[in-house]
Amino acid sequence: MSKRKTVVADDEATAAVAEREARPPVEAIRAAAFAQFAERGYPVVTVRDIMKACGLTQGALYNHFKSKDELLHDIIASTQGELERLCQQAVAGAGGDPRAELAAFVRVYVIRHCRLRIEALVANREIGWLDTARVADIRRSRRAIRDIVVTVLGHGVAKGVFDPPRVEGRHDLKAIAMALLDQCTHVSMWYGPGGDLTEEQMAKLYTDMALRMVGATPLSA
Amino acid sequence: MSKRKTVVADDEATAAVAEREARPPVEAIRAAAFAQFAERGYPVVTVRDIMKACGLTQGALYNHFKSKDELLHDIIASTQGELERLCQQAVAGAGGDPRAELAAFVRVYVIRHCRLRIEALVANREIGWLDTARVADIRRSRRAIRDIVVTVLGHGVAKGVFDPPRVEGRHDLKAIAMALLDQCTHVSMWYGPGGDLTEEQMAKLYTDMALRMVGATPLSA
DNA sequence: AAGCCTCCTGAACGACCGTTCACATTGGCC
DNA sequence: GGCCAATGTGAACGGTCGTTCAGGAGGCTT
Repeated sequence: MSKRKTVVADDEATAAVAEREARPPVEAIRAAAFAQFAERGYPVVTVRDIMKACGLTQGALYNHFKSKDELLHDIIASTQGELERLCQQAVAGAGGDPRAELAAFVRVYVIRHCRLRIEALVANREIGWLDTARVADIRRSRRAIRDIVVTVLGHGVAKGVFDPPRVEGRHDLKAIAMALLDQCTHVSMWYGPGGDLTEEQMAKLYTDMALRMVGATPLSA
Repeated sequence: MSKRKTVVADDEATAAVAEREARPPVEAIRAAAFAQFAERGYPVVTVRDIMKACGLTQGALYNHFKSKDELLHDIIASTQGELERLCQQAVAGAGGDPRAELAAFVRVYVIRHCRLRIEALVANREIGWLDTARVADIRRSRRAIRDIVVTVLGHGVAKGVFDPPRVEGRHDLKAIAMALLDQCTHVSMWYGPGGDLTEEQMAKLYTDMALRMVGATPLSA
């Protein structure tokens, strides 16, 4: 994110022109917008920047999207929906054992946030620029994911396989779920494939930490 | 964060005029800018907005700050510096016991991020708008805080009181420190004093989770 | 009273914004 | 060849932006 006027040098622009012919323009626009939002942030990326990056002029955007706002929502909503689906799937496939459910959830969530870290970063950072109706849609999806975690935790507590920390003698599963999600979400802010750990190792590490946090015996035990 | 033109209604503006006389204008500007950056985000808050909120006109800003950019840096750097100082102090005052050091660190860090959550939110969200030199300054401070945690963890492992998760048989203390800091930092994104937990309860909960994550026996044991 | 310094005003500058629109250009279909 | 719908062009619109600057107002020192 920077104030640099334009990220698109001329040679990159001609490369983009070539790409325009390889896929429908609406896809090229989405891709270019995503790349620029990720690098410099929604409010400072102009419609002209986006369209130049795919070899078109500013007016052409409005043949494919109603507004710059709709374009952003389109980008965020698609990855958010996919994430929610993956999370549900991970828990459902764990066969009802809370430890396996939590492990599967964390594994899927962390790997996705390592692999698609730019997408996650944009979704988390730029959501505030959406208009009220669109932002509510995304927040609903996030709450749904949090509730999946809360359910798994409650399940584990009821079965006696989790023993998470208590406050004043009582559990606050919502706070614990938030802490868990926060640490998993924000790997997208610092993880890089050139670092010390692979995605698999990250998933393993975070799964271990999650199980410890909720007082479960480790998977390997 | 929204696109609303102006947050400052007329009655708020007159209230701001009264406040201008209560403290030096440079303080009023800082406060007004902070409030607006927090609510709506740096790039969409205009110099005119900020100055109107303290009953002045746009030109007056430049008697106190060189630019809008310098104003933002001034705001972020002051809270970041204070945070770094508090973290060092917390660890230093724990008497060399790694468990006490980690507990003191998390306690101070979480309570601060609950109490000054708006400050933390601005510092984390708007840092990217600073120019290169200024952003490097802030990032150095963050690395310093991370390194405090890494040192505490290393200390605890060496003494045998911590047994954090391993990856391929080896510890990655940097990744664990990041996970720990991520979950503590982002309480500022969702904690509210009207919620279920007090600041003290949050500190207790997060301390418990941190000790569990690194494989230490709980403080109460 | 005169000079000076600090602070503020408000018009002005040059630039850029998202969006619209009248007008090409293209390519498939009769 | 003629028509149409889809798509792109680039000028134009009304607005806002950060910043500058000539000038005024008020108070302190001499």
